[in-house]
Amino acid sequence: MTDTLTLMHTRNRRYHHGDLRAALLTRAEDTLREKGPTALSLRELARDLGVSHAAPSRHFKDKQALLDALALTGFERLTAVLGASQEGVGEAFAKRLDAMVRAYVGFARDNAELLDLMYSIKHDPGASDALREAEQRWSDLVVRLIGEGQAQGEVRQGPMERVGLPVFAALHGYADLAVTGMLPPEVDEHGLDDVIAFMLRGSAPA
Amino acid sequence: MTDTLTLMHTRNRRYHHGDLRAALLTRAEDTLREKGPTALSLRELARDLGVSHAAPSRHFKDKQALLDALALTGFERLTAVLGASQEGVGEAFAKRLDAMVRAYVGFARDNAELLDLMYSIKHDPGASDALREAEQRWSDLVVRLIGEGQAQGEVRQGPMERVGLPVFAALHGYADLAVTGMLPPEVDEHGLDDVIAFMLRGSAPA
DNA sequence: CCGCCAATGTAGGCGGCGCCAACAATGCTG
DNA sequence: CAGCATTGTTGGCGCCGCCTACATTGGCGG
Repeated sequence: MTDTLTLMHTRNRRYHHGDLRAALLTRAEDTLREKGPTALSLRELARDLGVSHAAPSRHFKDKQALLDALALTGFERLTAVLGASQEGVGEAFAKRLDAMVRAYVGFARDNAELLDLMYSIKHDPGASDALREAEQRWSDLVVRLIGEGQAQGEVRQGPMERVGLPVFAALHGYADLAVTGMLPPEVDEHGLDDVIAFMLRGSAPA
Repeated sequence: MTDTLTLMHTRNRRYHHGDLRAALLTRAEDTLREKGPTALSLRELARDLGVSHAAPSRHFKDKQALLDALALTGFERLTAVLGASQEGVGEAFAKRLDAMVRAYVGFARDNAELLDLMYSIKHDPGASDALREAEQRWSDLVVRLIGEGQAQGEVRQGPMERVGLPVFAALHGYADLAVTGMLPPEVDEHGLDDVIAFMLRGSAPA
């Protein structure tokens, strides 16, 4: 057999998988999305990938380490999505806020279980530094947005934690409500418009 | 309410526990608070209560049923706390909102893991009717608050889901941020003031 | 070029888990 | 006070995460 190219994905039961670590993460995210976090088991993951039940331990020291790695990819993708949302939307604070909020809620919808995992892990005091940094990077995007709004006179003055925190709370809360299915579908669509307008009123200059 | 009260709490290793169901719930909430949701195991619960590992199944058909029952008590207590917060605070919307928000966040702080459980369970489509009703009862308190504010002319007009939803999102989001420890302690104290003021601006009449 | 070694995967076992079935003690009720 | 539903016990099944010992592989320095 020609094992020169793309031997990574042949199902030939080679002794070495090729990129088991990445395969585990991908498969774990699929299972997380389809069957929920409690259904995630290292042994089942290993079975799905045609590998022995102890193989994953070569790449993740325990189950939590895999979940941490999964959350890390989530933060990175979220940061990318939020960053992209700011491109080509102009300078007006209202537009920029609108774009970012919709991007965040969109990500939350598309990655509900993953987002849940991301938050539940950050809560843990033993979270890794990389995780903390990734979370810092994306929250910086919100901070910067508010800061720019202040500089333009479109957002009330004041320290960031006083001005930005309520906006962030509403954003986070709405995304969580939408994601956990607490909003009837028809409320959900227009609800976001109302939340954004609410944010603008609440953060407008005095 | 008759006699048997005396026997309920003797540790005499009687064959029948007396009120194993309530004891399981109480103990489960303690371990939930102290060691987190993943550490909750029916067998350990049974051991703690000095009972065999299969005894809990006589009262809860499976682990999820126990978690559901636990969440139900949580919703009932939350409703009671929010209701009590409205007593003796006068009629002004700002005062009533302030009291309810602080009561909610206080409950969230005191019962962080339980609240988490409550939300994660409601998400599940198989949640029981009793659970749905309990959740309905407390969200009605928020709805009524907003409705009264509208009647007094202190809250902008409009359908409830358009006016109340953003307020609720901010409340829920802030409580979650506070509970998961995402807020530095010094931000936390005054942060709530800022969020309440933000809510009032956002929901003030046009 | 090749032998050695670190990296990666396998095989098996340990204790704990949730759940189930069969059996035992209890106490309510007719 | 006898019978029976309720409540608790014992044991077992198949999972799980994690550990240790062993097997295979590929890359690197002599």
